[in-house]
Amino acid sequence: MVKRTSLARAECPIARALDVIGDWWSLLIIRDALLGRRRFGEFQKSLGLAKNILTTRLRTLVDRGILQMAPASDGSAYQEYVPTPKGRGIFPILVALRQWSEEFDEHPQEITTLLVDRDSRRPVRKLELHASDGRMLGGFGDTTLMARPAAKRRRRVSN
Amino acid sequence: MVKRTSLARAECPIARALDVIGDWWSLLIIRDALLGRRRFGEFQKSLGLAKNILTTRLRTLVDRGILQMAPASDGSAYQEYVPTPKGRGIFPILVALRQWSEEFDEHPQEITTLLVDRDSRRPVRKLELHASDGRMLGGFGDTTLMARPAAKRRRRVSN
DNA sequence: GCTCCTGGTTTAATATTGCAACTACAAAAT
DNA sequence: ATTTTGTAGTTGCAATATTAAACCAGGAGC
Repeated sequence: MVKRTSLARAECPIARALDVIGDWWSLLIIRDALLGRRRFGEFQKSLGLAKNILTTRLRTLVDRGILQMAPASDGSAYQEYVPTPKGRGIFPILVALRQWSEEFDEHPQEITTLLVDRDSRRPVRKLELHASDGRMLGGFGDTTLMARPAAKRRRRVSN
Repeated sequence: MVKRTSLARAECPIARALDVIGDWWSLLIIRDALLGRRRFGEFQKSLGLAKNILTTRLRTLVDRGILQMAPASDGSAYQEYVPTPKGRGIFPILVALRQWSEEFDEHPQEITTLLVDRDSRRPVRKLELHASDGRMLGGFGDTTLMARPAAKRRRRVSN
C-alpha cells in the first residue's frame, strides 16, 4: 500500500496533532462547530465541500473524540455534532492560525472578521507564551526542546 | 476542473492560514526549519518523505514567503532553506498544536520531547489569551467574532 | 399516496500523493 | 584523471483523495 504515512505514533506531539486535525476540512469543521454550527447541512452549506467528504470527516472527528453525536436538540429526530472538551481544546490552535494570518497575510484587508473579547467587545491580544516563572517568552529563540523525563513507574526501585 | 478548492481568498483568516500551511508536510518542514534544519537532505532524512514531495513543498513554502533560499553557509556551493520572519511567526501555531497533544492525546507517554524555556530549562506554561485590558480569557466561550471595521480609505468624506 | 427536506451513500472523472528509479552535478577518494 | 559518493532534485507510474452529481432512505407536510 502506498497509503499516506500515519503520524499517530510519532514522537513529536506536533506530528501527532497533525495526524488528527492536520487537514483542511477537519479544522474548518471544528472552527464551525466552535462557532455553534451543529448539523450536517449547516457544515455543508457553510464550507461548500462535497457531502461524502463531510461524511467521512465527521466520522473520523467523532472517532477521534473531537466531536460527539447528540441525539437531537431542536425537536427534529436528526442528530447533531457537538464538540467534546478535546474539541474545544482546539480553540487556541485556531486563534494562533488566525493571528498568524492577521499578522502576515499579504492581503489583510480581505479578512473580514475579528476575534473580540465577549465582554468588552474589543479585540483580543496576541497569544502569549510564558516561562514557568511567568517571564514572557518571545519567538522560538527563547525556547528549546528537551527530552521528556520518562514517566514514573510505580513499584520499581530504580530504572 | 475538479481542482482542490483554494482558500487563499477566504474571508476567514483561519481558512487563509490553512491554505498556506494546512498540510502535514509543510508544517513539519517548518517545525524542522525552526529547529535549525536547513538542507534538503536534512529535511528528507528527518521527515522520511518522498523527495519529490519535499521538492514541491519547499518550493511553495519559498513562494509563500515562509522559507527563503540562502546561497550557502557551510562552504559548499549548495543552498539552504531558512525561515523568514513570516516563517518564524508560525511558532505559536506549533506551540498550540504541541500543547493540544500534550493535553488530549490518548497516549501521552509516547511523546518524548518537551518545550522548555531556554534559560530556566523548565517547561513553558500554556499559551494564554488575554483581553485588551489584560483579563485572561479562558476557552472559546469568552470570545466572539465581530465584523471587522472596514479599512479606512484616504480622501473620502463618507462612505 | 405523493412530494420535499435532511442526511447521507455511490459512482465516475480528475487531481494529488507516494514510491522507486533515474539524472545532473559538485566533492571526495583513488 | 577517473571513479565513487553525496546532494538535490525530476520523471513515471500506481495508489489514494477530492470533487460533483446522481441516487436513496426516512420523516414531515399536504
